[in-house]
Amino acid sequence: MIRTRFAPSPTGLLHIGGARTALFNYLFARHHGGEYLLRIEDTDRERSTAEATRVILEGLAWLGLSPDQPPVYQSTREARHVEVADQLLAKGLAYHCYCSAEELKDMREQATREGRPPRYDGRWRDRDPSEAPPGIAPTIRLKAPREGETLVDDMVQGIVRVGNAEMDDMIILRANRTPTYLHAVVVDDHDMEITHVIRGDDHLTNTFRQKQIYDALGWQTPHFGHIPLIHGADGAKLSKRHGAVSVLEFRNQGFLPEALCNYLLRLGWGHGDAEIIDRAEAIKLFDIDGVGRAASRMDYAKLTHLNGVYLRAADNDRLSDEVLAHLATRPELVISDETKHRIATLMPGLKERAKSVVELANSAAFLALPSPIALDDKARALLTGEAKAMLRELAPQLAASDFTIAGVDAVLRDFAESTGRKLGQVAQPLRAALTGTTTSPGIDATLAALGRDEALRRIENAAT
RNA sequence: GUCCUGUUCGUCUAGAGGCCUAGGACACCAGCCUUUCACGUUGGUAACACGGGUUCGAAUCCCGUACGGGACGCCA
Repeated sequence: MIRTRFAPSPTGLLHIGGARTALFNYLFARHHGGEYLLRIEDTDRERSTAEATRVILEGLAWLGLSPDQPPVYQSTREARHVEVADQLLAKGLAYHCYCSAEELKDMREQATREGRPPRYDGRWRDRDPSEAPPGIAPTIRLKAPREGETLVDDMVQGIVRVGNAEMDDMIILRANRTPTYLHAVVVDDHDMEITHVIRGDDHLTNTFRQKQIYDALGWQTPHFGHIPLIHGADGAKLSKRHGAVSVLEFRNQGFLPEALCNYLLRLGWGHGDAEIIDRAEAIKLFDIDGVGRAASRMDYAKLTHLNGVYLRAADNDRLSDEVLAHLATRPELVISDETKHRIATLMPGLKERAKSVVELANSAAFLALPSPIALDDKARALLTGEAKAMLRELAPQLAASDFTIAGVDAVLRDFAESTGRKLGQVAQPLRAALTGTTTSPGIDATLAALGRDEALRRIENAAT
C-alpha cells in the first residue's frame, strides 16, 4: 500500500508552498488508494512552537487536507533516533567527532576563503577513541563512502547523481544526543513505512545524504518526488514580505479553500487544458508524472478568478454564514433576523458578482444598514431633482406591488413604459436610493430582498 | 566558490521529431449582451532564452553559452 506524508516543521506558518506539498501528497495517496499521513518535525526545540503546530493543523483542516491518522510528533521518537544512531556506531558505520562548534565554523570559513567548498574534513573519522579529549561531549557522524557516487531516481527530476567526494560526514546525533533532521527523517519515514516522499525540491540535495543513511542501515529507500518551489509574484523565493504567507491569511482575505486548492494544483501541474478541477476530479486526474520541474510564481489575479468561479457555485447558506461573520465585525451595521433574511434572499444575485467573501460581504452590507443610509458620490450624483420626482411618482406603484421579484419587475417595466423612460433611467436612481451605491444585483431582486417597508423608507429618504 | 537543477505568451500551462502558420487559462484591449456591476459571449495583442549540432524534418534529441532557482548548519 502506498503511504505518503507531509512533514512540516512547526517553526513558522503553514505557507502556500507547504500547502501545495500537502495537497500533492494527499492527492497522490488518494489517487493510488493509499494513505496520507502527517508528521510534525519538531526536533528543533528552540524554535518549534505549539502555536505554529496549531496553525498547521488548522490550515490543513481548512483546506480539507487533514491526515488519515493522528499526526506523528517527531520529538516523541527521540529514543528511537538515538537507538539507530548507536547501532550505526556499534557497527563502525558512524563515529564520534569531538570538534567544537567553533572549530567547525573556522574550518568552513577557511575553506571558503581558500575557494574550497565548506565541508568537514573528517579529522575524527579514523582516530582511535582513546585520543578523545576529556570532558567534551561528542557528536556522532555517519562514516559516509568517499568514493563512487550516490544516485537517486526521482519521480519528478529523473535520475540525479552526485559524487560521494562532494559530501562530508554528516552529523546524525548532536552533542546533546538529539537527532539531526537528516537522521530523524530517515528513521521516521522508514518506521512509518512511507513509500513515497513528495516534498519541495529544496530537499533534493538532502536526498543524497539521506540515501547514504538508508544505505548504511541497509534499508530500502522510498520513492522520492521533488516538486519545484513556488515563488512570489516578483519571482523571488517566497518570504514574509510577499504578504499572505500563511494559508489562514488567504481565508481572512476571503478566498475559498476549494479555490485555493484548485489554484495550487495548477501551479506546477497540468493535465491538458483542464483548469476547473474540483477535489473529486483532482483525485482522479492527479499523478506525479504531470508535475513540472520549473519553479512557478504566485499569481493573485488567477487565484481571484478561480475564487469567483467557486464562489458562484457555492452553497447560498454557507456563503450567508461567511458574510454574516464578516459583517458582525462592523459596528455601524445592524444584524437582525430581518437582515439575515435579506442577505439569504439576495445571496444568489450577490454571489454572481463577487470574487471573494470579503467582496461579497461588502456588497451585502447595504442590507444591514439602518435607514437613512449614506450615499456615495456616484449615487448622490444620480439622484437629481428629476430623479427624485420620478421616485416619488414610482413609490405608490411599488407600494401596491407584492414585492416578489417578478411582481416588482412588472411594476418597473410598466412604469418605465408608461412614462416614456428606459428601464435604466428608472433602475439607476432607484438603486442609488436603495443601496447608496451604483452597483447591486438586479434591481428587482434587490427590492424584493429589502422588503416593502424598508425599500419604501429608503426611497422616501432619498426622494426628499 | 562547489554541487544539483531549471528556461514555451506578462503569469500558470499544453506540447513526449512531422497533427504547431505553437493550443488553453488568467490578465490586458475591442465588440456583443444588459436594469448598474458582474457573469456570459465574439474577436485581438502576446511565447518556444541564445548558439551550434543530429535529422528529410526539432519547441520536442545532443552539446555549449546566458540567465534563473536550490543546497552546501550540532535548522528543518
